[in-house]
Amino acid sequence: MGRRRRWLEPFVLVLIADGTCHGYALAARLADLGVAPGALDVGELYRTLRELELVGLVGSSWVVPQGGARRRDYALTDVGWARLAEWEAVMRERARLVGEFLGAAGRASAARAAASETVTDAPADGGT
Amino acid sequence: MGRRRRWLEPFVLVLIADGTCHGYALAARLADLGVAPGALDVGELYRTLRELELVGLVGSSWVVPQGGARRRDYALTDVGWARLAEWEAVMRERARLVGEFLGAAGRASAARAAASETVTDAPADGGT
DNA sequence: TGATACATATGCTTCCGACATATGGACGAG
DNA sequence: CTCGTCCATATGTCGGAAGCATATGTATCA
Repeated sequence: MGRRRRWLEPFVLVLIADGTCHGYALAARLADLGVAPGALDVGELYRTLRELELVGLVGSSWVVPQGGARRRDYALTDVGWARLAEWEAVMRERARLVGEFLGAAGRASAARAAASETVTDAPADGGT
Repeated sequence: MGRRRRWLEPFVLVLIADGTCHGYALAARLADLGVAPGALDVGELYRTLRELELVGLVGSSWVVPQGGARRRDYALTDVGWARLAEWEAVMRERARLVGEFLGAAGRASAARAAASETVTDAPADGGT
């Protein structure tokens, strides 16, 4: 389940959980957060929303404000909340992995710098 | 560019940078780290390695140990090290986003719990 | 000679994400 | 009155990363 790689879904779910109710507003918040490298693809966002509804993670209802375009308001279902909890676990795992990466990258860079010091001539401040 | 979603490449690069030199060992370390949800696809790993070499991020040479199968030993090129640095920035950004997610998820869950308390009857331990 | 560990590789499919484009109401400007 | 623009939702297409399966070859030990 939580297996296949997916980046948007968790953010969409968490924003809806947080109270952001329709697609256009979600797009603004997602862009604001910087989810999606480059520019956010709204098409993908709307498709994601429809699919989330299709599988029962969110429910929607049309809202027609006086003045302004009609919109779909979304809210999490119980299943949606459960799924959000699953995503939380997955994201924690990702955080762990990213941490692991950054640690390793730091170590490797440091080691390489040290090695190049050995290779290049005497350092500017003179070692031991 | 660093744009399209990619998960394996950065880990492969960092492990090579860290001294892990051939595919089979990389597979072991990647599986060990828990990169890849489920099981690591070694096919993808080897294809990634070939592609990294193709674009000049790593260099390889055959090693034929007495006793044991011949293997390809990989090392980062200068371009590879530069790319690793780019990935470091990207991963930091991802870490930030995941943090943002976890924060929002925590808040949303707390809010929901509070709301359900309001709805359900008096809490077991009696509030204020 | 058969199994198992080491090691590398290719073929096929699925589906997420990038890019482009269409639709339609409201509302102010000209 | 129609033109442009903001709000808002939606579809179509495409490439490629990732998932799944399978093939190949050597060395070692039972």
